[in-house]
Amino acid sequence: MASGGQKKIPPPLRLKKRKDFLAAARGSRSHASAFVLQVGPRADEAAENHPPRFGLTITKKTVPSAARRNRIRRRLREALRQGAALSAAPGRDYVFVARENAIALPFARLMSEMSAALAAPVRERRAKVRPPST
RNA sequence: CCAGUCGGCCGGAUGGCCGCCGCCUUCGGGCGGAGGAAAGUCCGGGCUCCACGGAGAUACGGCGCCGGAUAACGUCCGGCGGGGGCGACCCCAGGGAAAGCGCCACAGAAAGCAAACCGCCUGCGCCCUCGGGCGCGGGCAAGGGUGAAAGGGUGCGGUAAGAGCGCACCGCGCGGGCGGCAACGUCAGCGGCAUGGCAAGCCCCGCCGGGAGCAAAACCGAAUAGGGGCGACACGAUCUGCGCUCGCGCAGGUCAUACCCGUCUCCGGGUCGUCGCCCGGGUUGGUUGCUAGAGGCGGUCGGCAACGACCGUCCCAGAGGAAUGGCCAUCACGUCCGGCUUCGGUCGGGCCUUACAGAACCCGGCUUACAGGCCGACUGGCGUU
Repeated sequence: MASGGQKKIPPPLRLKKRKDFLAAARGSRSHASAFVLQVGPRADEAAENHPPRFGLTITKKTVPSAARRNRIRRRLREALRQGAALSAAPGRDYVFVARENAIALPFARLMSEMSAALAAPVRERRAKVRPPST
């Protein structure tokens, strides 16, 4: 739908429901210096071809100051918007759980970390919830 | 110039590219978008719902010098009293201790009612080395010592030694005059001193006080389960009455059936099928509440001031798993390193440089956090004229 013909990135779909976050937390996870990435399949079945959805978690426990929590959330969101989200696979939910370093890490490095984490092969076969045979 | 006191203010700026939220739109776009504390949630209100007949009393909680300001306050302003500082100025839980109860550690002889450990003075007796000592009795509280505090303080007189015993000053108390709205101040008089402290132990007095909070609350309203109503279909046997197209229909009654519960029989209690529509209910969700207000700015007037009155002008965030961001450039500011220096500076480079901190219904305060910087008034020194 890029009307202007520019490389317009569609706004990534945001996760809002608690149950979506819980579902993603049951999936696989990978670690980076600024965050922990949780990946899970979408809760509803009919969504194999839907674009990926993203959620952000910044807990009061890891970042006590509200101002710093806002800064981290905006940096992560902006990095997704500027292209990190393109590495994500459709039909999946991604949740970034921020760590303290997310506020100090240079923005370019933050973006590359996020792209790398999203592009990594999802090791969902090794997930704890073992699917029934076949 | 140095040291200091008080009050107020700012707390990065401009531009570019890419975004986010709201409003407007002629669909091109335009406009607006965190703070002085938005924080802690400690007081006071508005607003909403709940409870409540009025008034008083009691209990509980809060407040507490006086006057004023205010919608209100535990806030603010102006005073008073006490304490600190050379001073500008700062600090004070600052009602009542002759209403009552209680407490006053340690030390000390004694901690609230007067008393006497060491002492001071003295009468009698005894001893004596003539200085005095010992015993019994009496008069004292000056001095020593303890303590936060020892029944006014200092000085003079007085005395055997002493003592408000007398006097002066200070303090205290009493009633009075004067000043002040008042807290209180002040003046002279009288009283020889009575009433130790703690109310932040209880208490007494005066004033104030329903509860919960925008996740308040109102409205619109999927699905599912359960509830009510209406309609259609389904619905055992038998009796009575009525109708008749003679097999059924309608009305009433009786007995059953199935399931559940009480351990079982007897007995007792409860529930009765399917579909559609409507009503009620109000969960996810949506809308409202939601930002024009005890509002900001400027001025005039009143007031020592807090503040008030009037006039003009402006519209200034409204998110909702929660917008206000990311990157870059230039310039301020700070700091570090190096070069030059006529010590005023100047040039180059670095900091992955912004303090504390992010609206959540809205106001008035308080408290706490804060890199760096600016302005004003005043005080005490030093220097110059």
